Amino acid sequence: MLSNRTVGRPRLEHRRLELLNAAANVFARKGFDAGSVRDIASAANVQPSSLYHFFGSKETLFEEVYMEGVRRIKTSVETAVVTQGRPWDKLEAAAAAHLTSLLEDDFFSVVVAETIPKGTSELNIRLIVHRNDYEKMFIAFIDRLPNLTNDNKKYLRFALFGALNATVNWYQPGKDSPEEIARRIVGLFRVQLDT
Amino acid sequence: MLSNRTVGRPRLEHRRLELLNAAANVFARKGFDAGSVRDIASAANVQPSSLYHFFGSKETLFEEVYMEGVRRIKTSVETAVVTQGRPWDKLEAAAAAHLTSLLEDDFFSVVVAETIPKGTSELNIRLIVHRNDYEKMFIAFIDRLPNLTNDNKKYLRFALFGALNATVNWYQPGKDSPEEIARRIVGLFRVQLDT
DNA sequence: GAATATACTGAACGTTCGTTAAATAAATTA
DNA sequence: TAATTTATTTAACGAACGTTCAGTATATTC
Repeated sequence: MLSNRTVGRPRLEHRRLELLNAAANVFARKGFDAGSVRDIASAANVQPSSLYHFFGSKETLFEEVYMEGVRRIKTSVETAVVTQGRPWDKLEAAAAAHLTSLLEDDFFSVVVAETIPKGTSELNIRLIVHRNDYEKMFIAFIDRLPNLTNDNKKYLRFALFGALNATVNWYQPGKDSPEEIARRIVGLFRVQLDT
Repeated sequence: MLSNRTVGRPRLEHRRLELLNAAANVFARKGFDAGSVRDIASAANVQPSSLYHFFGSKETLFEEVYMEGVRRIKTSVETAVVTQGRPWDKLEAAAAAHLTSLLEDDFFSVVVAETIPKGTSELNIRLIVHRNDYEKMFIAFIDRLPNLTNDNKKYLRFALFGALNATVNWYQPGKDSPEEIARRIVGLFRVQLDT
């Protein structure tokens, strides 16, 4: 039987990323439990068993998607904040980058935002480590804000994260942009008399 | 005939509520997809098939849990706000009641808070209706706050709901109480917007 | 060009899933 | 108490699940 896929077979890393993209897409839409291995394989035009050539299990596949999501959103935020000097501007830029990753077709970031790992399963414990790695960045930004008690900083962080990640539930493309949303949300908290 | 059935109903309702409790418990811990019918039956010390004597399907069972959750949290909030007069105090009392339902062993409310329905499946469309019914109350409270633009009201609502519902991810019993958390979170906005 | 390593398929495995149907126990009504 | 309705179990169904594995192409190496 002749195959139509004889030429130009992609390289390993490229192929991995293709499959990882399909997985991110499915997991972002359906979550870990409802997103099946067969869904992912079908989205990548591949047999379910093929995934196991690259990934050890559904869990490790999900973890890789999660890690890639953290990596992307982290990079995006790091890049955004360097152009800002004042602490509140830095925080707003970070929030804008966070939302842009989240709301504009980056399935990896959506998985990170929508999957809040809890419990003591081995997978979730590993996911929590990845997530904390990202949240540390925000903690640092908030810590530099002037005139706030430690308690206020803690609550600001929890409230801000909650508000930002909840945008996936009501964001509508074409209306307010991620940057505008970030500006409005951070503005709700922003103290007027800083610097 | 009709009177006969009416006599049998209280027992029926009582049993229904027991099974509904088991379902709420499981759905709150595992979510709709990962919480299986067998999990629920086992939590209620009953065979899986018994559930189908009272509920048509897993979906309608979930919907009933969701509706009961909305009913409870709504009642709790309605009761809390009547003791307050000033708009910001009303909002804070509503937030406190919301968090108390959410964080203190009411599995029904947890299901409501953690399940944000989206998509166009028939079930999710029905869930959205129930949820909107609840959120309308908060919209009314926020609408009465003085000196806010309509845009600010909209963003305040989204941000506040996001911040409140995210507490399930970090709340630790024994530390700050739901009332205290509500006071602090509403306070973050209040200090900015309350002139 | 033969040997080897890589990419992928096809078929099946054991489990779990939601759900149904028939049989039976318990409660209620007549 | 007999008849009937309600509650629950036992057993199984087909479908979907994650995963495995032997086999088959394709690409790379010698």
